[in-house]
Amino acid sequence: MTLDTVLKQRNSNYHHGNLRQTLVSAATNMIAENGIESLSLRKLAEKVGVSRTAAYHYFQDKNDLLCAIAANGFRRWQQSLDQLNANQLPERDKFEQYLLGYISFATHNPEQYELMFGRCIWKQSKCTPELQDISHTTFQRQVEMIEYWQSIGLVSGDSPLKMAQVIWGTLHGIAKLFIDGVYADVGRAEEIVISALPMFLASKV
Amino acid sequence: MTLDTVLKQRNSNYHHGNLRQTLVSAATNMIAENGIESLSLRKLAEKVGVSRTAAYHYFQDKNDLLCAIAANGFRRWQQSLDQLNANQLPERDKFEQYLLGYISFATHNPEQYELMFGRCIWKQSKCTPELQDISHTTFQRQVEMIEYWQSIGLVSGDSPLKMAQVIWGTLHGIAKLFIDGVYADVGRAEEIVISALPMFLASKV
DNA sequence: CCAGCATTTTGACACTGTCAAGATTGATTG
DNA sequence: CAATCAATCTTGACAGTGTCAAAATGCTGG
Repeated sequence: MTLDTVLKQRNSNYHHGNLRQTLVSAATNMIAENGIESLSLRKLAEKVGVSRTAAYHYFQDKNDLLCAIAANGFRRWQQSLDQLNANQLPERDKFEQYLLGYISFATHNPEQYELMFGRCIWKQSKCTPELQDISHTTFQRQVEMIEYWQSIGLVSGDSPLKMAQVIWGTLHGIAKLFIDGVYADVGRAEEIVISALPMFLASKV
Repeated sequence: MTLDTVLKQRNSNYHHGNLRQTLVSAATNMIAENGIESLSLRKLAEKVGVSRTAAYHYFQDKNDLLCAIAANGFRRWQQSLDQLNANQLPERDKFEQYLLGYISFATHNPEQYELMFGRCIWKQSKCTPELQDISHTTFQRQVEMIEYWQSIGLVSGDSPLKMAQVIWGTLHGIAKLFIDGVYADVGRAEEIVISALPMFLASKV
């Protein structure tokens, strides 16, 4: 692709070049700024400078677009996990960083987080195969991490799977109570997670 | 109010008699059956047999109506708490019943629960004074219960308030993961809560 | 019996998602 | 080089939504 074609594509709206990606990232921004509810395909199209139904060539549905945003969220979260596992920390600190990282990710990207784990997509299984895939492997990976921490005696509990579900539930619950504004002061989220930490540990050190 | 007037009111749509209450309960049913998203004021009006804008005489907004439904939810949940506290159980069993009761309430009334603790109302503080009131006293009451359980050495943790927040977070998170369909098998919810129980207890008995 | 009031309706508007049919463009092939 | 084709985008249209302003309706106190 030469420079000319790029410039040409920038002037003409036909054959935008990478409209799909543009739509996803513009939608992600709009959602981050004004919430999921405020996203309409028409406003999105206007922002991107394209007609109202242009998106339908790349997405079957509005829901399909939301799934793509959620899938991106899972990719970003997986990168955070990669980064965490690359560190050479003691396992106890890694576990703590995992808890804090989860809350941090959720509270810093509340709308994307809502899409990833919220009713909007999962309810009634309006869930894209792509999203189904990446979310499933992410879940699996988190379970494995916690199973490992349990196998080395760091984390307590009888059933590894159930313990993973409880820990995730706790993180998810605290995150959502803050995100949705039930707990007002988001700055206190870390504090609360830290006070939950000893509950999960086998020996309260 | 005589029987005649009641019957008269049933025939004519003018001066329905208790339209406000009728609207709330019909809306509650519709939500329970088909989800919050599926509730439209127009369908609701049709179901009740009244014109599309009749509701605006009793509710400022659609949001206002949703707040009323949520407030009813809090009243029902408070009744559950009353019932629990009326029991003459050992405190440990009361605590267990509290945890199980919370999950049971949430999973059996998922849509109302979503209204009570979800973004729909709390975000951007579109929250009715009435709802603000009753929810606040409910929160307070739960905190007091947990503070008490902590004061008698049943529940662990340093800061009572933070412990209450963690416990609530755990319950809320597990409930939401099931309600929103991330955890598929709702029947397993109790099981998971039971496996979380020892985490909260000061002595693992 | 009628005036006034609470209650309900009608009409209208802007906004939404989505479908079907047409217009535009770049690439490909004869 | 030109004609065709497929990919891409646009226009027109429809049903559905929340909500406002103005009108209509029925009840009740004077």
